[in-house]
Amino acid sequence: MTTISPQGRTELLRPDGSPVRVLVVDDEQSISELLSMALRYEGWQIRSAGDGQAAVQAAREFRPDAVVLDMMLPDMDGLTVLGRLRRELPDVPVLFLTAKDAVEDRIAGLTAGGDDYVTKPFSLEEVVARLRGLIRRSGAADRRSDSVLVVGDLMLDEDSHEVSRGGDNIHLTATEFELLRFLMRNPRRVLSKAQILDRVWSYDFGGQANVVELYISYLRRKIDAGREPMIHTRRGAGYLIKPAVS
Amino acid sequence: MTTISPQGRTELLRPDGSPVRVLVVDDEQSISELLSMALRYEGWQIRSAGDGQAAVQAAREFRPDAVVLDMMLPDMDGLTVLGRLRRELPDVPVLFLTAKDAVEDRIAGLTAGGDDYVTKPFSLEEVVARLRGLIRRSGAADRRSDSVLVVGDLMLDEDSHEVSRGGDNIHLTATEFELLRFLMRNPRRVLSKAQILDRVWSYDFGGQANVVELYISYLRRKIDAGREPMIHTRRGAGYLIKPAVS
DNA sequence: GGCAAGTCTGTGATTTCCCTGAGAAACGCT
DNA sequence: AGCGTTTCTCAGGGAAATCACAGACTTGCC
Repeated sequence: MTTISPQGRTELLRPDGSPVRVLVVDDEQSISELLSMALRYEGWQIRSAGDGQAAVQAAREFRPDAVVLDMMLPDMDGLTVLGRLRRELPDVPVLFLTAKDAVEDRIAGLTAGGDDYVTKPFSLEEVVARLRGLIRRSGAADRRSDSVLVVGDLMLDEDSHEVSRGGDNIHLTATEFELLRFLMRNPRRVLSKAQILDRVWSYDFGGQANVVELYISYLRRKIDAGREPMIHTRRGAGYLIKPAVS
Repeated sequence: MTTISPQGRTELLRPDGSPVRVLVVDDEQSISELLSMALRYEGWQIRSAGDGQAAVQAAREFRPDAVVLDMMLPDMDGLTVLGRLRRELPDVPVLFLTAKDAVEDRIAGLTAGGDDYVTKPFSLEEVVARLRGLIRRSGAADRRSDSVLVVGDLMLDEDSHEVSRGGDNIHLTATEFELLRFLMRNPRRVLSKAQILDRVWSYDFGGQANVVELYISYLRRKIDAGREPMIHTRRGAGYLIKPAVS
């Protein structure tokens, strides 16, 4: 089921109306906390485990609807953990976290069953989006909940990554897409540059804060070019997106 | 839950009707007291801690609904304190205080879970507004409490930063917005120039006191222009805002 | 009416913030 | 390896916001 929260955010719920449950398995505490915070903010119920042992235990007790699994754990090989998790939770989708240079073909085999993976360092928007996709497709949440964000005549499909305004297709790069998704998931709300940086860029990004300005500028060229603008600057506060007609 | 207090101020309460609890963590006593005063005035219950050690202890005992955390503490790194606080209070939102020139990369990742931050020197209005937003969104207070202030036909949305009178949109600068918010949060009450300066301008503002007059004048041009005035001068006392029809 | 204290507002200097072009570096594909 | 694409840095220009100053105006009082 998909409901609109009082803040205007859409959130996933299970068929019985209870919150979605997600198990986070990572040994780096900072990452684990970062993920837990972000996922809780989605309205999900989170349990975290720091090693394979605890993960299996938590899976048994907590019965999550999805698992986020770091493939580099101290006590067991990621594949072993995966195997044991599968025995506990045969139908539950898994989002793997892997190092960027990790051999990707091994992962490719794993995701064949409908699972997915994200490479470290990731952006929170990416993790949240992938998880939403997995949960949606697994049937833990209502399947009819769809993957299209709409603000005015602007549409963004989270599954196909297609974006269009007033019927015209628009090609966006990966970063542009994530930025637009974040804006569209928070329409009519001012988002500060820090918030945007924290959600859309990866957690170890150390660059200049003006990348946000830069990408806002790119988005405007593609989305607002020659039309009523939808992306607005609130000087000293941040940016927001809203339907053109207002 | 949102109730209207006898003074006509709206205040946040927890679902059980008890006051919201906020933990203030700052080592500079002047700042800590300033904040505690302002937050108590909101009707919240405040506990303060001067270092990381005390903060964790207070978190355990006091069980606050939100935390204000200075990132520069004498005994521990701000991030360390944050980690320990998170372990005690996994779902509690945090408002970070940071130096303005502190490179923003230390903030990276911090606001990820829906937390927020304010740079020093801050204005009390800003801190209070951000805290209200955090508490509102965290669900510690009733979620239906919304972000719109209304006085007569004047409306101010704290999320979208939009202001309108009688349906007409009005563009305000950041300072104008904060001033109007302060007035609207205290309708029909005379606010002295000193009070306004203390709440709306940052605590180290050293300028001329007549900035308040100046900004009142700006606001009148935008809000009262050609209409029944809502902003009134009480000579020798201060200013107040009230519905036009009275 | 005349005065003084208090308030309002026009002008312009300064600062802050934002936008964007140009190019370097990293990436991905063949 | 080579080429096109994407991401990001840097820096200049420009616009907006903030504020000081000063003179005009209002109000209350004698």
